[in-house]
Amino acid sequence: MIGRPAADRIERRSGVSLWRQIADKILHAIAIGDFAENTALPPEVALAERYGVNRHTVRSAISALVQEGVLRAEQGRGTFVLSRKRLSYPIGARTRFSTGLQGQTSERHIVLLASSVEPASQRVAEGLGLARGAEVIRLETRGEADGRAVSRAAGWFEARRFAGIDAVMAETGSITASLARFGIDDYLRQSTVLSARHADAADLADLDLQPGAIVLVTVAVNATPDGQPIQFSESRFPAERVELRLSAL
Amino acid sequence: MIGRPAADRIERRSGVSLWRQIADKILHAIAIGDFAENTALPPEVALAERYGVNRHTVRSAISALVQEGVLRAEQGRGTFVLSRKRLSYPIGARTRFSTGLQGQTSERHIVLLASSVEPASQRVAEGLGLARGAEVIRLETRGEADGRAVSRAAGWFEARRFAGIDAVMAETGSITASLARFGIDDYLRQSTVLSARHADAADLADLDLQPGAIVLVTVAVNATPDGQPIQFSESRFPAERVELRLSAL
DNA sequence: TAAATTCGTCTATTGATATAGACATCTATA
DNA sequence: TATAGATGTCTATATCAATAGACGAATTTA
Repeated sequence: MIGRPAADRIERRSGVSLWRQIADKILHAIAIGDFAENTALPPEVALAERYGVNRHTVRSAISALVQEGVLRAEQGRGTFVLSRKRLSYPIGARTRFSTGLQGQTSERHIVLLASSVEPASQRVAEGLGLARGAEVIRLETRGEADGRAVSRAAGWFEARRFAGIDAVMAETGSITASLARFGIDDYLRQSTVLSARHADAADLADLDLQPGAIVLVTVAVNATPDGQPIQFSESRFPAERVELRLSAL
Repeated sequence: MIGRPAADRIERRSGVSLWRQIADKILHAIAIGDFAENTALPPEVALAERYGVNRHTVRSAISALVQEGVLRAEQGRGTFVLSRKRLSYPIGARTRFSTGLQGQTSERHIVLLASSVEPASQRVAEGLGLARGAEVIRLETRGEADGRAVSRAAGWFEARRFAGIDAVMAETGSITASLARFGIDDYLRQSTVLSARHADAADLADLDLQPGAIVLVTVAVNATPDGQPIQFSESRFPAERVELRLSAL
């Protein structure tokens, strides 16, 4: 009957610097409510002792989180937790961006960043049940809540069937509304594959992240109720700001 | 109409060393099939140019992946991709470890590592609908497939109702079979919350990971068909070896 | 007002990380 | 068998990461 392992130790020579690991730990502690919002963090010397590192290393971690807007340091007073817990993003058969985030944020929307017509790659063709190289429309979108990027997605639609969906999307700002214009009243999430990795340069720019951050990646297919695929998408979420809630289908 | 951003660039001063970032990229390339199994990677000089770093930095990344058993380097010949793609782990209303992995692996099982009786923490009590401090049984398990750790979970059960489930679990090696002994013929996944973070020291030991790895974390509640919660669990998956497939419910 | 607490800055030192170049060693092939 | 192409090893240097200690500056508390 062993106890739960103490997880507050740090790995050296890992390829991940200590200050980044400690920043991650502080973020996690905030996310699970260990460090409450609008209260002071333990003082730097206490954190240094807790994690077994030098005070300057803790300061590097705090400095990164101040840059990210999570903490605010005040000389003589302390370091305070600013940001709210992670946004809980629903994933389910009827996942739509606009629903499910209600109550968690005051302001949310989707921005259409770019669109293009292109030949379907292998995986897009597979996902949509098209021949490889068939023309598809790609929509690049960013989801924002309270002024922060919470998702960055690329969605592919068959070009023949959904010609002009880019313009509709730009006008409506909603995938659901855009599909409705093409006679799709209802659609379901047919499959979702989920993975995680370190943010690359593109993620950093797209999601306004600091280097070293982690992104959650979902690859999904939406289909009509009778199983006909209509959208293939790859979405990226900043793990430090978003958790995925797998809702009932 | 912008193009897809080239994602092969590297972040410096990020808290994540370049060799670790490149190791991640190579893992990702293998996972999506860019570098096929049992074939040679591009030569070190080519990778160095591709990622814009020194050859020695690429060698550090490769060396780490050789340690992890993903690659094999042969002097004079090349560096070869050994490991298979990520295991696709099903998550759904009727998720059980034994089903769904069929065909992907030849050998799989769950090991009971430890068990204990303890008072319910805040979140466990909430998840199970018990009073805080009520007695619960905790089972610590590891899932293995083809000799590699693919999951590490802690599960909590109400102690009164499931007294002795630890012994049954040790005997059967199956949560489903253990619950059956207590009259639970069927159960459903009531909720799942998913997040990602860097592996800490405990994860490294538990999942046999190299420092710097990423873990996927799910916190879930299983309940009887009529909605009575029976199990609260937190599971950790190595992101480099596992992706989660959200299956229909 | 004085003391204690806390964050901010500075210097110095050590070890890990990254670059650079040269050359050895092994393998496949012309 | 000679050569090209690949990994392996070595030296050297510059920068980043981490530790250590001392002290300054702002705030709260006694």
